[in-house]
Amino acid sequence: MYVTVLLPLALRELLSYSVPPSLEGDVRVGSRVTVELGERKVHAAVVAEIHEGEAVGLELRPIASVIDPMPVVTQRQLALWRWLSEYYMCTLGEVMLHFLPSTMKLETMKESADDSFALTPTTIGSRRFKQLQARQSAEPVTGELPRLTAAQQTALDGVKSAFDTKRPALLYGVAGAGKTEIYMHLIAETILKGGNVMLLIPEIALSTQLVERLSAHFGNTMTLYNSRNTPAARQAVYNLILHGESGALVVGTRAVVALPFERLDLVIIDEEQDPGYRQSEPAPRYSARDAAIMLAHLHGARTLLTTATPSVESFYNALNGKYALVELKERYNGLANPKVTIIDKRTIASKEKRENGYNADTRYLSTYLIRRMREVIEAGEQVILFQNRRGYSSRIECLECGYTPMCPHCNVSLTYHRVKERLECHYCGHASPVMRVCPVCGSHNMTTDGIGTENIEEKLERFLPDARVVRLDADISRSQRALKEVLAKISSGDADIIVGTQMISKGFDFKNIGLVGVVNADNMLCFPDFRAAERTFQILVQVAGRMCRGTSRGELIIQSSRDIRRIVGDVINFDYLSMFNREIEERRRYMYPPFFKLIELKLKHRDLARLEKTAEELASECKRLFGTRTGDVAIPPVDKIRGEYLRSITIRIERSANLKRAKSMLAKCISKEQFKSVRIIITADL
DNA sequence: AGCACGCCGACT
DNA sequence: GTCGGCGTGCTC
Repeated sequence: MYVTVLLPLALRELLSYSVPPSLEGDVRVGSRVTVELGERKVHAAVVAEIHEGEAVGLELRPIASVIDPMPVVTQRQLALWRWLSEYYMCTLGEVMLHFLPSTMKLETMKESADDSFALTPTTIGSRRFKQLQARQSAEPVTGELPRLTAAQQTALDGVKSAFDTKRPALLYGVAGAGKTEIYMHLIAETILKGGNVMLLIPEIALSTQLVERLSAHFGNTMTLYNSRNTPAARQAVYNLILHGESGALVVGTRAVVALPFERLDLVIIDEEQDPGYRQSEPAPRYSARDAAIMLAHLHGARTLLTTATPSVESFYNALNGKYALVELKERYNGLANPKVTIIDKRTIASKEKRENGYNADTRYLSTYLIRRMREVIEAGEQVILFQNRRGYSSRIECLECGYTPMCPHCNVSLTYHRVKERLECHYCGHASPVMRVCPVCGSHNMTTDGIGTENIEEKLERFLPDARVVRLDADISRSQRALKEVLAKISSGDADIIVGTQMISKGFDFKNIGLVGVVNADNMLCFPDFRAAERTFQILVQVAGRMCRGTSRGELIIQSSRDIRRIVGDVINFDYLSMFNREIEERRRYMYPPFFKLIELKLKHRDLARLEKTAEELASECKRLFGTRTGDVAIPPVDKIRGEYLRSITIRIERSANLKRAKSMLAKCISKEQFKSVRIIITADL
């Protein structure tokens, strides 16, 4: 007997090991075994296949021991892993490495291997496991479910009849329409029948309100799974799902799709459009939303995707009948959409120059925005100022000679952080001190250009000295304590203005927002990505949604120095269909999803000449295989990161083509000898 | 992914 | 004369 096994390494193929007769009875598909690899390494490998008889033509090493008498990886998990590795063009080992709790992976030197054999899934995290298990079996869901409004009841019925047709349902409901209550009804129903539920959320820190409400109701049966869990806690959840019988609700971020579910009856994907579901680095470069849909498919589970602003792809699927569209339009307490005002900073700047004399600061905060902020704060309400860039300024610049300090490892200018008083690279983390004197021409005229959240905070001190300002961005939320402090200030009314990045557009339940100001809509719209317009619409609608839960109507002020009326016009009317119709035509015309699958090949090397030569060779090889579907070698906006130069080639595969075949042809092409010397990173579905 | 083997520059 | 740089290739 011999087995093929999965190793947590980026190996192209599965490896085979013989099974000593004494272990033959213990080996199962999905069990872990210990195997030696190379000189001194011992690994925990997962058995993928069992073969009777002898392997032909190859002298196999034997497996050293069997760790699990019962499988710890299920057939369906293996199926999902295989799909992930094939669809996203990475190795099975990379999938396993990423998804298996680290406590279940074993990589030790031979000398200490004996101790490591003791690492069975029930010894690690076993206290947590017992706690979870005790909690789960304590009592089933009791507890009164929230009453549904007529609109919610209609939507729930719509979702259920979609499920009857075996299609995923796309629940499209405006912010504040009350999707959570619908989740609760579906979850309770599933759990009571003994089925298991998976709820996928974009990010745990930003979904606190949803998680708290669900946990208040389903406390006994609910389990959280996310990347902030300790390895032992992850292991405990893994075991609970593996050995759990039924009636469990698992709420988690991306990696939750890799758990060993059985009887998975309902999969809910919250905020399906959220870009956080895409993992771009490291491999597997996958979409957790799409993986969850595939997982549901493998289980025959009912699938619900929800959103206030559907992704273009999902809405397209809903229109062509692949998904069933269920709309939940009515706002909870019948609130109207906010008023929207667009400030064109080009005309404002010249007007203010005439009237008030030139004021560098009104380039960033217009007098209208400042006046409205003052009024709203005086009326006892709060203001959100949205700026999609953290730090103080995007860069510093010498006014005399134009010198701008760049990152020595990346081709980007350094971002000025005033709080830390240093220059930072947002790509590689490089930090250097701030210079007062230009190192090129010796001038003392160093100035800042472009603004971030820190800078706005400072400008507000000048314009609205009495306002209490808090900042909410990645720099703040890195510390759990600082984040809590800020959120407490907001909810207790000890903050008048919240300055934040797109982080504020999610999850947080602000109660008293009367005004949302978008400091600069340009950089979102001009972001070099085919989803930029869609993303801008989503973010603007979401930030506007932060003030739809209070009592007043509210106002959204959008500042820009470009013609953004096309996009913003849709936001003014909160007109998703108009945005969708325009986008879908552009996608069709310029060959983007959902009409074409994009495969991006990113090439990396520190020798530019070598990189360019190889990139050209690869592009012409791809052109030979795929014809005009292959784009030219492109120079990315940031073309050097951490000392390595970058080039990219995009291949567009039309919907009607055989995608699987294209991918296997491409994989074969890339593995050719001539492309070995540069690193090629494949993103198989952008 | 590691980790070995294997050929070219600045040091005891 | 050696230590060590990372380029290349292999792991059942």
